[in-house]
Amino acid sequence: MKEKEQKILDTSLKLFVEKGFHGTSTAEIAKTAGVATGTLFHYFKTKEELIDRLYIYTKESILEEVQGDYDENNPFKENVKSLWLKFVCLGIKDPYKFNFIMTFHCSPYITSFTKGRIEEKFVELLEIYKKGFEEGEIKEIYDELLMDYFWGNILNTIMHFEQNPEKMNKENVDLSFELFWDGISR
Amino acid sequence: MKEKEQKILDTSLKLFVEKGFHGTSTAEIAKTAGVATGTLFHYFKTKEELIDRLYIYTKESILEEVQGDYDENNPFKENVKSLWLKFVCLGIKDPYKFNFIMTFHCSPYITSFTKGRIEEKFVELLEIYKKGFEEGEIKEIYDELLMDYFWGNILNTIMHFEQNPEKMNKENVDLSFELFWDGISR
Amino acid sequence: MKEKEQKILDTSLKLFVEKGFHGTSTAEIAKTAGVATGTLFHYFKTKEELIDRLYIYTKESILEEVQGDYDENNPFKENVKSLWLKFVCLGIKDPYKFNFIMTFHCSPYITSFTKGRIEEKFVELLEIYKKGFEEGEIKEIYDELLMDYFWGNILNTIMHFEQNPEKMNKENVDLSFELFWDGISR
Amino acid sequence: MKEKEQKILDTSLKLFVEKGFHGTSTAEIAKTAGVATGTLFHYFKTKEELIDRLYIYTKESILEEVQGDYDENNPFKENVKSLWLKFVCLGIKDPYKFNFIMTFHCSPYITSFTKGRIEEKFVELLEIYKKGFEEGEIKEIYDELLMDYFWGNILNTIMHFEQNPEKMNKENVDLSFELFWDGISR
DNA sequence: TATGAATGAGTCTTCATTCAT
DNA sequence: GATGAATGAAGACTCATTCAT
Repeated sequence: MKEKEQKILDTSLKLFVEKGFHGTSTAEIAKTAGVATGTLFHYFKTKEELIDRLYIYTKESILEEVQGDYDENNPFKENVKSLWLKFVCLGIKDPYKFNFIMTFHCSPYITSFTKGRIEEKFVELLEIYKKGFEEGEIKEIYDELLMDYFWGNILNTIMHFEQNPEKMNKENVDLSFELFWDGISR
Repeated sequence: MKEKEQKILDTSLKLFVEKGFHGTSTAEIAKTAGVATGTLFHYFKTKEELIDRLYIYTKESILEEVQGDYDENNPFKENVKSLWLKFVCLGIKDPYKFNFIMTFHCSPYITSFTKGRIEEKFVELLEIYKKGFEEGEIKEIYDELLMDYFWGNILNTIMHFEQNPEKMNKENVDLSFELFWDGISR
Repeated sequence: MKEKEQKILDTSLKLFVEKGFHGTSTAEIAKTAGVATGTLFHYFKTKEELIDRLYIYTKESILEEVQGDYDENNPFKENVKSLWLKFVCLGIKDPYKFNFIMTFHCSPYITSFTKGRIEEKFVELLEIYKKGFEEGEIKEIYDELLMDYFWGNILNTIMHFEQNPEKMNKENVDLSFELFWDGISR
Repeated sequence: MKEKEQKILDTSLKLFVEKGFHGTSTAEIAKTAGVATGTLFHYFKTKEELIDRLYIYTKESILEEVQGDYDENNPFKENVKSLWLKFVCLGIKDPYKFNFIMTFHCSPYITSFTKGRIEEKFVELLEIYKKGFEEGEIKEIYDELLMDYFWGNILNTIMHFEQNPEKMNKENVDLSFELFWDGISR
């Protein structure tokens, strides 16, 4: 990716999260990114294409950082915690990306084509964990609810520590995981 | 409250949720509400005053519907479930109000004065439950995390059933509560 | 019609003729008309609606001024000349309107609905002359060609005197009519 | 002329006629012509130089095709008709060139230097016919009116058959010429 | 020669807000 | 109280033109 294109994406991630889609003007994005307005529209035909591609970019970069870690020799809970922790740490370290996904995954500006394309990759990632779920360590829950519970909990945890940074320490993060795990485990 | 004022509040609730603050023009609100633009500004000095007062109105109307139900004779879990259920049912029945709160409780348009004023009332409502928490039925968690876990879970549940309406039945709602309860209970 | 609306129409007539549709900015129209840009868009939803309504307005105002003059007692040539002269004089007196029609009657900005609506009225006007045409004073020409010859000649004459104002006198105008009349008469 | 230069001229002729000067962007011209925007500006310093040179190119190519045909042995009317017909046929075969001249001969984008330079050549072409005019076969008309009547008639005829292609046959073309000839002849 | 990324002034249009009626 | 015409600043997007490659 070209340097300016990258700069525009990074800048709009920040601004869209802070001020919303309509609350952020393309002029402001361009200025903050240090490019001309024309340059923004050179890379992104419209503001909507910008947010759409930003969505892909953001979700893919999250996925990349979380990739492949399942270790069959470890207990299932360990594996789940490791994944949960990765998401949470990532979210705390880089809250803009998570906030962006949270805010815009329901937004009409993201085309359903884009949403679908990305959703697939997530399902793929979680496929490995499926066996553990089926082996009876956790309650009998249908897929969608499990998914939403998992995600909701992660986002909730991230937001909690974002707003209460003084509370963030290993103990409290572990506690948060226990709230989650005791909820789903039998 | 005057009829037109009420109509403007109801209309903006819907529109702000669907299209965001900047995505909704005062002209559209007025037109949809069936009043003149001038009338909107007669009741609300600015667009920001409108959303600020809408926030109060919405949260108060939620609080009202959830009020006073604690029964000391029932087991603590019952009381908590009853409150949890009230919120969830309300959220499913009237998703706009919940979505609005969810979306705008972090928004800079809502003055911190307003946020504070409302927060107090919530704390008040939950005061009654404090005793139960302290009696050791649940894990030892600091207040803020408990609060966020409680709220996060409710919102998560509402959103889940909003997006999977075919899954909504007593069994699954109970299941959702169990996920929550087993998480916090010892 | 409101005063400002009228002012906008008059101004855009002049500017569209002088600088073309794309060559004239809405800002310039508004400024020249002495109104705010917002006011222009209050009366005309888009620039295209403006030119479309301007087309109607212009053609109707021409038609009005040329209306009803046929006198059965006069020779046919007299009647035709009287009409021809009215158009020519009008075009010389108020060249913007004629130039506008000339320039934009083929333009894609004028909707075909508008074009059709106006065309009808012209046909109506000329209906009275039909009898004369049929009585053999003029050559046997099919309607469309007759129409185009008539119009083409009028526009041509107007443009000629517009560009050679020093040549404009009764004698030369009469001469121009003879060029036309001797062309179609038997 | 270089191939790309030629391609740019041909493309802009078409686009300027269809969408006007301001309605056609240099980017569109370049893209349609199959060259880069930079290439367009390599051959034509500015957009205005492009249209100016296009005007010359177009008028010269018309003149070339109409050149030298006067035959002293034929009757004057024959000679005039032959010229008239050449223009009309050319205009029907290649309406873009005629439309372009028609639309832009009054345009401020064409420098008066260019206009003058071309006008001379036309006058030259018509010089040969002057004798016939003076010999009394036609009415006594001053030069400018004769010129405008001649041109106006040709353009009018071309536009008529362009818009009524089903009417175009030898008979009707001859009829059109008669309208013209009977107008100017004594 | 030829390219196309980069520019920023300029375009059409929207919007919160005011005010005379 | 209620209206909606009027405003002009601001927004998304376009465009002629330049310049490094």
